[in-house]
Amino acid sequence: MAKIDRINQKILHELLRDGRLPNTELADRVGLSPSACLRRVQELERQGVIKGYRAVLDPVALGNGFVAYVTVGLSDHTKAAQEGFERSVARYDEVRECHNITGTVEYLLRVEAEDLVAYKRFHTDKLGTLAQVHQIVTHVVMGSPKDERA
Amino acid sequence: MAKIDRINQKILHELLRDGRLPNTELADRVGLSPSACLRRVQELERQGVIKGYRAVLDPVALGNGFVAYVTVGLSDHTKAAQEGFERSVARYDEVRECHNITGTVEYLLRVEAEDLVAYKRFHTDKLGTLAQVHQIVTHVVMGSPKDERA
DNA sequence: TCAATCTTCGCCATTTATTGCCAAATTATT
DNA sequence: AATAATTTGGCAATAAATGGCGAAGATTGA
Repeated sequence: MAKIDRINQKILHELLRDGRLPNTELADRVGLSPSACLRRVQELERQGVIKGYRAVLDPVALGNGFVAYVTVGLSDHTKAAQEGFERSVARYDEVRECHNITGTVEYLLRVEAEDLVAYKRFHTDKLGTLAQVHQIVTHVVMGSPKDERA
Repeated sequence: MAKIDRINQKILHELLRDGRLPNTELADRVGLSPSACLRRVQELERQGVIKGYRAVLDPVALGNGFVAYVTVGLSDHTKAAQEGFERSVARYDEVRECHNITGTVEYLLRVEAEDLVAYKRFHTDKLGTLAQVHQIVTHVVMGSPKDERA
C-alpha cells in the first residue's frame, strides 16, 4: 500500500520543512514534472501518509508565553477513570497535547498558557478539580533547542 | 506591534487547522477580499506570528511506529555540557523535540523510531554514548488522546 | 528473451489562485 | 469637523494547480 520510494521520501522531507511549498517548486526539487509530483502528493494524502497541513504559530506572539510539560497520575487505573480524564483535558484549550505513557504516572500533557498566573489558574481551577487526578508534576519549558513538532 | 484582532484570530485559527487553505477560501471564511486577506497573512508571517507551515505526517505510515518521551539528566550543569548535549541531539534524526525543563532532570526529548528494536539501538548507541548524559528514563507513548502539535 | 500489461511519466490546455496597483471607504488624529 | 493614515475591495496580470493524453518505463508470464 504505502510504498515510500526515494522520491516520495524527498517529497515528505520537503513538505515537512515547508508545507506551503508550491507544487512547481516541489516538483523541481525532487526532479519531477509538476503534474507527476502533484499526483504523488495527492496519493500520499489519500493514503493518509500526509494527514494534513498546519501553520506553525509563535506561542509568545499569540500571548502564550508559558509552556510546560505536566505529568499526571490518576488515583485509580480503571477504564472509566481514564476516559473521564481524557474527556476533560480534551475540553481544556490550554492542553495542546495529551499522551498516555508508560512509567510511574499515566499521562504527559503539554500545556500552553499566557503566563505563570494563567497557568496557576489552569492548575488549580481545572486540573486540580478533576476527581480522577491524584498527582500533578509541572515541568516548565525554559527553552527548546530542537523542536520539529508537526 | 502584533495586534491580533478578531479577524486575525480567525485567520490563525483557520491556518492552524489547514495550513494549505487557499487564500481565496480563507478570505471567504474570514469575510475579507482575497487581497486584503493576503496582506494580513503576509504581515503575520513577517511579524513572526506565523513561523512557517508544516505537513503533518503519520508516524506509522512513515515506519515510525514507536514514540517515546525520554527524560535526560546531565552529570554536570555547566554551560559547556548543555551545549554539547544539545548539539548532539540536534544531529539525531530520532529526536524530534528537545526541551530544556525545570525539575529533577534537565531535558525532555520526544523520540520517534521504527520499533522497539530501533529505539534500543538509539538508546544504547547514541544517547548512551554521550559523555554528558547521566540518567535516561524512557516513557513509551501508548496513545495520544489529544495531539494538536503544530 | 520477448511480448502483453500495467504504471508512471512529461507535455499541453484549462481552470483556479496569487499578487500588485489604485481608488474608495473606514478609522484615527487634531 | 476636517485632515491624515490605514485598510479595504475590485481589477488585471502573472503564476500555479489540475486533468487529459500519448509515450516511456517497469513488471509479469510464457
